[in-house]
Amino acid sequence: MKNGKGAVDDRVVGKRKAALKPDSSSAKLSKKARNAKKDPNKPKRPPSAFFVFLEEFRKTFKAENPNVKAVSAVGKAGGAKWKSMTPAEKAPYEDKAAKKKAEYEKLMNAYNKKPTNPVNDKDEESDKSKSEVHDEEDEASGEEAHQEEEDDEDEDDEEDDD
DNA sequence: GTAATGATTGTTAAG
DNA sequence: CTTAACAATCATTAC
Repeated sequence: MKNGKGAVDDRVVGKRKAALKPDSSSAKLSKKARNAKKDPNKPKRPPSAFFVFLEEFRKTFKAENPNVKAVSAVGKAGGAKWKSMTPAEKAPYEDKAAKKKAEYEKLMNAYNKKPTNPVNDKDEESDKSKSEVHDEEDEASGEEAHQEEEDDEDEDDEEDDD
């Protein structure tokens, strides 16, 4: 409404770095993942179309700019070009990103599964050696991998141009 | 020597 | 609806 996007677009950047960990204890973290939660299977966020494009762009950019050193240079250049690209050009990238999202959802499903040991009220590893059998495979079957790759992708919605 | 930072946009999850 | 933060990358810097 009143906000629309202007307020958000004002300065979206600048806070990602606000996640500084006061604890200087040896912590292997990139920046925000410092917390190292106890989630063993936490799925990482799939790369957006922009990142997919960036992956390729990086090679191109570095190929023509071997002198470039800062990652920010590629990011800026990539972002500039990204906006310069037409939706049709980003289409293939978005398509790939869409697939990543689908996989992400799947991973989330597993992550959501949360192994609440149905057997043990309090201790879970107490008598693990007692009756630890493979009681897996209940569902998770019939998972057909849909690797459909539209060969005939006719992008006709290309702008008529002027 | 290790770890964080910088910069881009998008996407998702939570509030 | 809105905010916040993270996704890759890599040289450089800081302690």
